[in-house]
Amino acid sequence: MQVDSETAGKMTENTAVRRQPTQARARARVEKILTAATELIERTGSDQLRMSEIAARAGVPIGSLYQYFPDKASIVRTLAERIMLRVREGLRESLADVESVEDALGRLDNLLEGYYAMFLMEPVTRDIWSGTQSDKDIQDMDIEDSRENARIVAGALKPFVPKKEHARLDTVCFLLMQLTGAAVRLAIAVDRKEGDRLVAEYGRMLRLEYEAFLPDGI
Amino acid sequence: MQVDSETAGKMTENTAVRRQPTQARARARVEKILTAATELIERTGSDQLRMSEIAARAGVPIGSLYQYFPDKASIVRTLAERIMLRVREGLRESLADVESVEDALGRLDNLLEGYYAMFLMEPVTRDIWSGTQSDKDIQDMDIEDSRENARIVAGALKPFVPKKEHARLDTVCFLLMQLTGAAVRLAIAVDRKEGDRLVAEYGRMLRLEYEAFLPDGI
DNA sequence: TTACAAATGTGAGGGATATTCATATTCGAA
DNA sequence: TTCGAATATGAATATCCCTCACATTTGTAA
Repeated sequence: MQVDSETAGKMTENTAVRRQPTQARARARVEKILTAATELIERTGSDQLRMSEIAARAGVPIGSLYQYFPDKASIVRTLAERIMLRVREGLRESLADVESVEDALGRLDNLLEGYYAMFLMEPVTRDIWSGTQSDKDIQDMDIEDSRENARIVAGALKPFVPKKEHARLDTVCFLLMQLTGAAVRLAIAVDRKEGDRLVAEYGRMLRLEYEAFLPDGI
Repeated sequence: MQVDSETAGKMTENTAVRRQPTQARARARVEKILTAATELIERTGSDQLRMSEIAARAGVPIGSLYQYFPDKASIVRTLAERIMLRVREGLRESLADVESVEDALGRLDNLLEGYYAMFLMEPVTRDIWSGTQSDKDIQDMDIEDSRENARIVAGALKPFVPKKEHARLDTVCFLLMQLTGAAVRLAIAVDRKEGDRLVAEYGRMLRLEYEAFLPDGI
């Protein structure tokens, strides 16, 4: 008896990794592959990413790529996932031990600036992130990512928000996470000067939205 | 003498149509091709779009596709462009002859609802629009489209906004056009109930932003 | 009506890439 | 040391976009 490969192939394979590398050499290989992919994206953009070039640069045969990644998209997806995790860690750290409303809002301002700066300064990150919207699976990841991030932000604000507003706060934070992504993507797609203006305007909107949840006297 | 085809090919060819069809049969063909592409996208999504299938369904040979479209992306781009134009026309009509601030804000509310409804009801439009973010060229088109739409919206509001705020209004409208796209894309990506909530929240934000430009007493 | 150039039509085949798979090699536990 | 499991390998296969040399149709001027 044997699984119908047709069926197995069609199943939504959400794990980016085909085979879990247990041995050290295998884990090292996965890293070499990801590093090579990153470097190639840096040189030529993710559009021009070729499996053969990844293999050559990583010093592994083509077959090895498929040992750990089911397809090319999953390599990029893994890189995107790492970016998301990095951002999320930053979010967690930045919003830890918030002491007051002003404190929280100030930190959120800084986060937006940092997010924008990150994409401005890191071409690879920017490329992967923009290309991010091309892949259906990454879009789903991105939405889940926003849910996670929304939990963190909402969690940081909840102490200052009336309990009966908490559910709405969750919804709004989720929405704002996605809007933030859109705003920053727009800002990095236009020239620097206009991008700065757009981020500034967006930052203002964001602050107003958050403030709307706070009790009147702030 | 003859144009170096290499050079001609590399030039950023922004026109989606390679050869302007002047004869009636040619124009009919272009429509048949676009119709076939639309139907295929409806069936299988734009990811699975194949030039061979477009040709088969349109009842034309492969070569004919390339008679009018330089590549596959340009077919999808043409469809996306039509959607953008349709939306823009709706925007123009809806914002013509605004009579008062309340009038304008009400119409903008309706537009958001209509936009959301359009994507909910038209799977092809939704697919093309989501897939829209995959193509660099379409992303650029989308940004330009937002600039156009922003002009229309800002134009409708300017009579009620102090002149010195006009420049900022332009920036904000541009930003809001992109954010609206992001919000609606998110709303159609999640389940209907959550989507409705998200659109409602976004509509509220949007209204607040516009109101912020109006003189105090409204 | 005829003739001819321009426009349009045609589809087998070239070329570029992603992915598979049968086989070889290496690893780690007993 | 031994053997099954894990990993490595890359030639071969599969898929698909797009080209191009040649055929046919259309419009127009004589």
